[in-house]
Amino acid sequence: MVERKTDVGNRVDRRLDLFMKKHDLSDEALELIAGRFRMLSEPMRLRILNALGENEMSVTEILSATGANQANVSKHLSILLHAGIVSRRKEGLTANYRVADKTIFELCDLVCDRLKDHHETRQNALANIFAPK
Amino acid sequence: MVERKTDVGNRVDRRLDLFMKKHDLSDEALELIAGRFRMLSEPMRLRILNALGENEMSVTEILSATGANQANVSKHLSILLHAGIVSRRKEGLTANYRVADKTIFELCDLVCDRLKDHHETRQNALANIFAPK
DNA sequence: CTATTGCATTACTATATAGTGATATAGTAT
DNA sequence: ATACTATATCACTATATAGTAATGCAATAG
Repeated sequence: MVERKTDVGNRVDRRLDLFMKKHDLSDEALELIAGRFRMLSEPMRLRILNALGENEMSVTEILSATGANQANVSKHLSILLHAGIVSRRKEGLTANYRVADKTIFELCDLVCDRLKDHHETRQNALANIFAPK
Repeated sequence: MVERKTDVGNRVDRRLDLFMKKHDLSDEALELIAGRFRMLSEPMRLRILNALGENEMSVTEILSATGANQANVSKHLSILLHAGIVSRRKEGLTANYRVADKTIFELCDLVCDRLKDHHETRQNALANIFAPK
């Protein structure tokens, strides 16, 4: 096997082995996994989660942090709540949300790293075009 | 700060700190990240990626591995290709694909673990309902 | 009681895209 | 040249869902 330069590379290799061995994915499993990714496939939801971070916030606070429409934020929060990604704590009139599943930050981070790689690669390719020496 | 039981917990905490500090996410960045998750939000694409695994496969092989429609598979492969998730190597008439970005397996694995947790929790809750002692 | 506030829900429009049959194209064989 | 094969693309339908204004509803205030 080829030597890996990075920790992350080795970790991916290990996970990959496990993934290929353990899961022979049923349609239902695929739906569940895809659904989870779909939760994170809306910029508005990511914006809300990013606004929340480690803190608990009321809907009103989230509204001003995101600058978005109330009905829309409420709907997205409801979606995130049912998916178990955030939790809700009612206190009088206000509803307070916080991120319940912090693995989503790890997911986002992995994606960010990968995007940065991709972007750098493209930038280098373009640099070579315009300054081919 | 509360003591974490698991490695993954600590890693998430670290990543979380970095995430909150480093990124103050622009609209464009959010779109990019969301787009990446969207790639993985279709069961059919996950099925193709799972079929590919570590191997290179021709479209025909992918067709029989997934049992799906040719036009559909071709379209999904094109989407995955443009996203940089798979690579393509043409050889005569056949087009051979392989997974180029193996971090997607790490993403899937994280999601799978989380889903399992969630499912077990729910199962336990139901068990308590029907056998409350 | 009525008014107000904070949030959730409804009803609707607009958009995006998965799936599919038909067709196009490119490589290979004869 | 024609025929065949492997893949890609086109044109279309059907479905899902994001955004939004209007409305509902529950908790507090006066």
